[in-house]
Amino acid sequence: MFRQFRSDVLKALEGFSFKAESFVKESEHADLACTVAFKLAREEKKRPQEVAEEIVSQLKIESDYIGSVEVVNGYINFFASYEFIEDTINYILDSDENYGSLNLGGDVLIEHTSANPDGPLHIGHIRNSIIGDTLARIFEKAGVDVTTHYYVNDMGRQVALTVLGIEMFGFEDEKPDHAVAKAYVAINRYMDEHPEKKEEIEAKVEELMSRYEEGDEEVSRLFRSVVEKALEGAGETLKNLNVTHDEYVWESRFVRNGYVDRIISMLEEKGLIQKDNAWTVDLSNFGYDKNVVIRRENGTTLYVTRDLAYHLWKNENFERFINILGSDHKLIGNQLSDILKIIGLKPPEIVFFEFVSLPEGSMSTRKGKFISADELIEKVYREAYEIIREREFSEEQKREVARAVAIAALRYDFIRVSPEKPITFDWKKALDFERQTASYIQYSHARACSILRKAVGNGMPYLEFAGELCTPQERKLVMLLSKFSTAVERVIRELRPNVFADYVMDVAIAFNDFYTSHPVLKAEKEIRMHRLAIVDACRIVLRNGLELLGIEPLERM
RNA sequence: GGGCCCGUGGCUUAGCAUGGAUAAAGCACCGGCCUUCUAAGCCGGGGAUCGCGGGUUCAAAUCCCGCCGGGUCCGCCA
Repeated sequence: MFRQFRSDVLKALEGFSFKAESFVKESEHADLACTVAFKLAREEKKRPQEVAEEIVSQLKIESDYIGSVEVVNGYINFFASYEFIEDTINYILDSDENYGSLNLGGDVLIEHTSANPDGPLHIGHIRNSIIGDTLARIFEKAGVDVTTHYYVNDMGRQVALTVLGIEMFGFEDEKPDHAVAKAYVAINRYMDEHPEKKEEIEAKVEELMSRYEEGDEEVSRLFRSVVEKALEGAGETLKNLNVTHDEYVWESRFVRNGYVDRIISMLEEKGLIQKDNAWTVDLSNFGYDKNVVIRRENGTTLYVTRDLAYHLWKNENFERFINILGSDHKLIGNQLSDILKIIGLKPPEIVFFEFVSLPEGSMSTRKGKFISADELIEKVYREAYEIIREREFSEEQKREVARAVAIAALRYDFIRVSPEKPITFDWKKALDFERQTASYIQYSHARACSILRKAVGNGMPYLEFAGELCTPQERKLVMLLSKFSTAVERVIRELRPNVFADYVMDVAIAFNDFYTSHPVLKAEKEIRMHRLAIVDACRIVLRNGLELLGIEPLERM
């Protein structure tokens, strides 16, 4: 709805010598403010206030949604009309679960998580998952046909090492991804402690990798078994976080289906490959110091080669493709994009996020130095359960609520931070529910549900919003509600889902403000109906917003 | 050494894209509010030269240059 208001304001400002779009912005002093007078004042050698007044006197307002316009200190302030806020509430109530949707169309492939199958997901990986999954939900809401992929690095050295690790140290009976990590850590430790064996193991690794790439049956079975175990565990973790993938795409697929050969011949045709011992692509014209190796001396391919093939496939199947990657992939990611551009393919849009590190330093699966997502989930869950232990819920309800609150806290904690900011993980903060902003939002939603439940119980659930009954707080709240799709749009444009987390939070704050100062059930006829409409609209916005964040909107807590 | 990212009250962050009206939240701290729709809440208070220095501009947390501090990458690993 706010998008409509904005476009009406822009339309009213058409026909002047400036591009209204670049001067109209949201403001705390108005619903929309235009700052163009400052710019023009200089050119015309007048005071901004004069210029602004002149513009306003020439304004052609045809929209019913623009209630008033005023000039303050050179700012042109636009205010929405009663009609606008009435339409907003009615539109929200009518659209219900569809409120906030856009109709962008098209399709997008979102590749996220894609952690190496050498152990369980740790708290760095799930930052990736949460950004990717939230983005996927928001694209879906925007009317884009979304497919999500987990790209599985099944041909990597780690898998070969793990195969050897299991051979030497066995496979423990526990959650399979954790068992995989034990074998992987064990063989790495063994190599550190027995440097004399290192060469022998490396030779075996190389042989395993070659045989897997050739499609050797026996080796394939070993690799598959390791990868499937790791993936089985990761999938379970992701499901607990409300994250799902449409497909797990194994990189070996692109070796087997000819895409790797195709991408190599495309590069050859452009004369980009230097065939020394290994094959490399020269990117010195693009500012890279070193060539990118795409084929080893022994004839096997590298991660980047298969990734190029994967992106050839993406080019053939999707309009847009977005990858969520840790910032340590920046160099290789940019190299990949530049190579694709050279051969006339579209590069992926990449969302880089900075590391999640521990107070004592960065994590490493290889060294077994990490906090697994499972452990985090379990501890946060237990903490959440403690808080509701005394409530009058059944045991099953308590578990459900604790789970929903725990996952909400986790997801919100990761998503609220801008991707480019590094995070230092802190147990104390992760488990401190006093500062868990997600449960605050869930709580606001539950409060709204509670009022509506009681209204129905009293037999007077009739809703009738009336713009002229609005207090300033109510007006402010409704204006915020109208901005749902503006927030969705912004996430799509900037690929930064944290701005949406902020939006939902703002709605919750405004709702709680309204809640404590505006009695609903106790109010008289019209006011009661009017406020019930606001409560229901807030309920819808909070519920839809939480769902986009992958958080369960509880009705009681 | 080079590239990229980060640096905002004591702590964690938002705002930076497209410069604009007293820099916004949470935690922590201080003081209030449960016979009234869920106190996982609300209200009030103290606390910030927006890392430092320059520049552009009527106007800079936001743009430009330099510096400092932290992170990260620079493998025939992924």
